[in-house]
Amino acid sequence: MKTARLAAKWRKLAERRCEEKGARLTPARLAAYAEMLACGRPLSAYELIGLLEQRQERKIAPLTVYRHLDFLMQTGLVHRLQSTQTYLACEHPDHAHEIQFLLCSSCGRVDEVESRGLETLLSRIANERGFRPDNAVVEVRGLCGACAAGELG
Amino acid sequence: MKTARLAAKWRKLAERRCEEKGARLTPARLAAYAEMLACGRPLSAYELIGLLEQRQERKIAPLTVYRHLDFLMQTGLVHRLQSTQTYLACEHPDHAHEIQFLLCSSCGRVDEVESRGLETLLSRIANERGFRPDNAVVEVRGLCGACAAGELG
DNA sequence: TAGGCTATGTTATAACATAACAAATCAACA
DNA sequence: TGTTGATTTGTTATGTTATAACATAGCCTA
Repeated sequence: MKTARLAAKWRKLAERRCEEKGARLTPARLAAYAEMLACGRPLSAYELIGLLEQRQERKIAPLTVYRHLDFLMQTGLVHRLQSTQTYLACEHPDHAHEIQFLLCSSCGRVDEVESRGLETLLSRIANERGFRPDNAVVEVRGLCGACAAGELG
Repeated sequence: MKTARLAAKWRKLAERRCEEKGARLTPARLAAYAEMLACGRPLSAYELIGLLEQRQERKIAPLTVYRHLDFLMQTGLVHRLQSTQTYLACEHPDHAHEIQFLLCSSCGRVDEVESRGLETLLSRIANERGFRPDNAVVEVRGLCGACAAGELG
């Protein structure tokens, strides 16, 4: 099976991550992860299917890819962006964490942010209302630095 | 056309809101809004179609309802929950604002929150990274007070 | 190698959302 | 009041996202 080239560093991190969880990083799963990482931007499930089909020169059923995505999300290697229904390879697979995202409306790039302060504030807001938070979706849409600069120039 | 009963107070607020924007609150749009308000919890577009069809005893095309939803979102009478792909009548249609949501995993109820502090912090986080924020999706999943209490008892 | 578990394949379908175009409605104004 | 132009709604079709149900294959281990 032809797969996207995956830097050894990333593969090691991914393998370690899966080992820790007793999860099996099979070739098909790795291939999906590698493709996403190579792409560097969020992909819809069907875009990913297209890329994998091209790479491997065969048909792939949607369910197959959704299963890989589920696995990769459970292991923390991939995030789902709720506001765009797309999936993104995690930039920091070496540690578990709550994540917030900055999505650029112009170039489509997504920046991952990890703010303890924000998490704390969200917890406080929830607790004040008697709400016991489990997890938070935080996705900010706007213009990234590069695109904002471009608009001015 | 039979529509859900809509308290005069809400209708007034909705009408004023639309007038301000030069938007036409037609019977069909009002009917969709009334149904959502009567329901009191988030609805998928297709659930809403089902309710409206029952109420009006006729077929309604998905596109029709999506158009109503778009209108109601633009006028600020309805919010979309990105993480569940559902729609919710706004609890505070009397003023424009950024909103954050607390979604109960158990009973499905959603609480709207308006925290200036959170908005400020989000802006700061974005700005520190050269990102110019436009709008933010904040949806916290967890257990509401009632359900959390129930789990203990 | 038998048994059970996990992963994958296959086919079909459910759920969510929009495109393209026609018909009806409404507001504004000559 | 009738015409015009814009907005809203209806209709049919289709595109996009996601899951169900069930069969097969590979893997571990006793």
